[in-house]
Amino acid sequence: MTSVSGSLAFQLGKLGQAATAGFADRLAPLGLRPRHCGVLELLAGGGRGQLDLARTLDVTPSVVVDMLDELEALHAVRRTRDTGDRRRQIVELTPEGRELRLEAARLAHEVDAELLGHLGAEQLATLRLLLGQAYAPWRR
Amino acid sequence: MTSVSGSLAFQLGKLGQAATAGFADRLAPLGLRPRHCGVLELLAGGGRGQLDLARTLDVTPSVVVDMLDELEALHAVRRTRDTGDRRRQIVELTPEGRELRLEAARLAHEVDAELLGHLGAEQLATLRLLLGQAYAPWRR
DNA sequence: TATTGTTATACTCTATAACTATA
DNA sequence: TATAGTTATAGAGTATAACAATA
Repeated sequence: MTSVSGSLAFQLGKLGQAATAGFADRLAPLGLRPRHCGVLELLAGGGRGQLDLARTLDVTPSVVVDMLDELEALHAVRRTRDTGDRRRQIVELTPEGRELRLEAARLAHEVDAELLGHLGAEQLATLRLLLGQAYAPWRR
Repeated sequence: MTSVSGSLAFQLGKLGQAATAGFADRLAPLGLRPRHCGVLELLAGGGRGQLDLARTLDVTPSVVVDMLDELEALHAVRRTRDTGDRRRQIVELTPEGRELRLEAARLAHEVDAELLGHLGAEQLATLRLLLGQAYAPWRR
């Protein structure tokens, strides 16, 4: 194959973009964007400080501030000052936040169905396996 | 699966982003970005007008102007006024442009190797097949 | 002095709209 | 009037750097 568009990297890029766009469209009515979902998932595992979130998500701290401002406006998270170290804010999911996270997961699987629904169960299983293997080195 | 990160849409989004980023890193020394590659590939099929390019690539005309300015600075394309309709510019690949396109294709396949090289030939063939099927509805 | 979180600012990428020159 | 291309401008989204509070 001597063309860029014939490469898997290019095709994965395109498909990934389509997947993200489809997901973003469905999230929009909830007031969420895809990037918020990483925060919701992390916080489902328990409260965290903001810098901890920034490092784990590999985004700059100011982006975390921005995302949390938005999630707080949706009453999805709560910031509470750490009494032990008053510089830290402990960020936690509210019941509404847990609900939003589940709804987002439902929408993500709707996109799966739209994007890949025509594939057979066997093919889907193969894709999931291959993606898991390919994705692993980038997961950090 | 009740998590966003468990969806194929989310994983495809992440992997696609990684693929595009890896490709962009390799293109950078050439003065190219991934978006330029679509132009180079289209023009490899023959000269076109700019609005035609914009419609086919599904980007706004001003973006085409910008990309062509950059490609022209690299001596990869040439704009020639259409003598029949003096409003139109016919955009064509130069020999340098053809060379750049081949080099970009080589780099794209380097990313394939880095991203997916640990997969077996059989698995790669399966992924290519599945991607082709999944990608088709979005190809327009 | 170092760290947590915040704000102000700049940069990249893309889209919209106004403009020119031709038709 | 409509079309091809251009320019100017504005909007997302993200990153950098300076800052206030606390350690």
